[in-house]
Amino acid sequence: MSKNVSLPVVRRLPRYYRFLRELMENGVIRISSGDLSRRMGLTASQIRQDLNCFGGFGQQGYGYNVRALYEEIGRIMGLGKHREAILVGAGNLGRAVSRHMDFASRGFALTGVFDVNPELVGRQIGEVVIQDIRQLEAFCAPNPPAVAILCIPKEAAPAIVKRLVALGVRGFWNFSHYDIALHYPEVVAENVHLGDSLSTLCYRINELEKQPAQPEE
Amino acid sequence: MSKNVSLPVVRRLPRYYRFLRELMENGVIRISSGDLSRRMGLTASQIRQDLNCFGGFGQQGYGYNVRALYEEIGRIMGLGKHREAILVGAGNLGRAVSRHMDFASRGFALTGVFDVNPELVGRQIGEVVIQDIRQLEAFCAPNPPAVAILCIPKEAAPAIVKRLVALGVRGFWNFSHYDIALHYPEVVAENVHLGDSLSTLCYRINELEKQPAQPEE
DNA sequence: TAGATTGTTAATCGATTAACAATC
DNA sequence: TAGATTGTTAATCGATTAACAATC
Repeated sequence: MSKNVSLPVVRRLPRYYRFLRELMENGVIRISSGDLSRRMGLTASQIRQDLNCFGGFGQQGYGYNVRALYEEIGRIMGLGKHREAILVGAGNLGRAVSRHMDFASRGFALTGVFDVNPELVGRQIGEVVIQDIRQLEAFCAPNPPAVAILCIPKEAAPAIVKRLVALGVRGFWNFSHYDIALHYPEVVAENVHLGDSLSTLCYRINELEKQPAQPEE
Repeated sequence: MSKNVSLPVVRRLPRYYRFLRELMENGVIRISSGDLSRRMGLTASQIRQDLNCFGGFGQQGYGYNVRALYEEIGRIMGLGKHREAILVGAGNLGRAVSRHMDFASRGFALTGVFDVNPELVGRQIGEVVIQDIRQLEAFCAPNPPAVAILCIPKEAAPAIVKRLVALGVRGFWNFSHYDIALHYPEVVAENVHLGDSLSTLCYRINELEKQPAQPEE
């Protein structure tokens, strides 16, 4: 059905999913692309185009069934699968992310955590015990995880990524500033570059303040 | 000089900044758009177009002076300014983000942290003591921060954002799933939607695995 | 049936890439 | 001067929006 859907469309799917879930929780049974577009700040055209990348889920004259569409999008994203994920780097950020994130509802299960710091090794994050990074191969080789979450410094990243790719890991949730896609075009990397995001905010706040306080409307 | 540069260009600035910094640290004095494009996985055209949104920083036949360009981009992003930022929500994620992030090098200084949880109030994050969220107005009114970092649950967000906007806060680093831009088009919101990012990775990993293991090249 | 709303094709818009004259 | 590389204009590409026939 989906023959290489463009990344902008894919990145909108989680947002559709969230809005549909909320509608569902509020007991809304059906919704038209026009109504949804007003709620989400998109055009109705875009919503229909986006959804039709994956199939015709609506019905003329009626709109979309909220629950059916919600479930369809969940299936499209593959959230039901629970692939294995490991965390590399159990510092502040790594621990917070893995405690904060509900992996199960996003298609993953956290099965291993690794760090270089001997003070962290042996401690627990949720159900999982932090292992020494030297155990990485022993743990992963028999059963390589689908993705690795990288919460490690930039300098440590090249060697770790190399080891993980060699082990067969093909997906990265990358919080480091190492450019995985550049060096390994065959893998998938989702970057969360917090520093870049904050820098962008800095720029945009500056721009906003340059404007002489836009009058309302 | 810059008359409303497009967001895609702005979002590339932090990446240029990082690459230039690294070149600088490696003692590289000058670089051409062609050379930089190969290192960054962009086209030389795009680099020149991007930079020329802000001014002509290069020199024909020579290229760009690495240090000068680095500093120029820092100025463009406004990283030297150290505007005040507060954190709302000092849970796992909020604490990790504020400990992990070097605010000073991204144009901000963290001056206040707030939470509802009385067990957290009084504890410290770095130099800053966590205050009760009820102190928000008392703290902000005399001297409203430029931005607020939101690490709070979706349900808490509408009320908090309303209070912050009323106080004059015009920028948000938004880790919550509340859609600020939709409700307050006059403010700037940078979203970090970790859940959406992980869901996107889930989709992309699925797509990758559907492919019958692309041969090298 | 009439009204509503989809799925889809066509038009528009914006961003990226290519080309090249200007110039260091 | 000759070679290199920019800044900038023009061409291309892709994504968004508009339009509308199909149809529930």
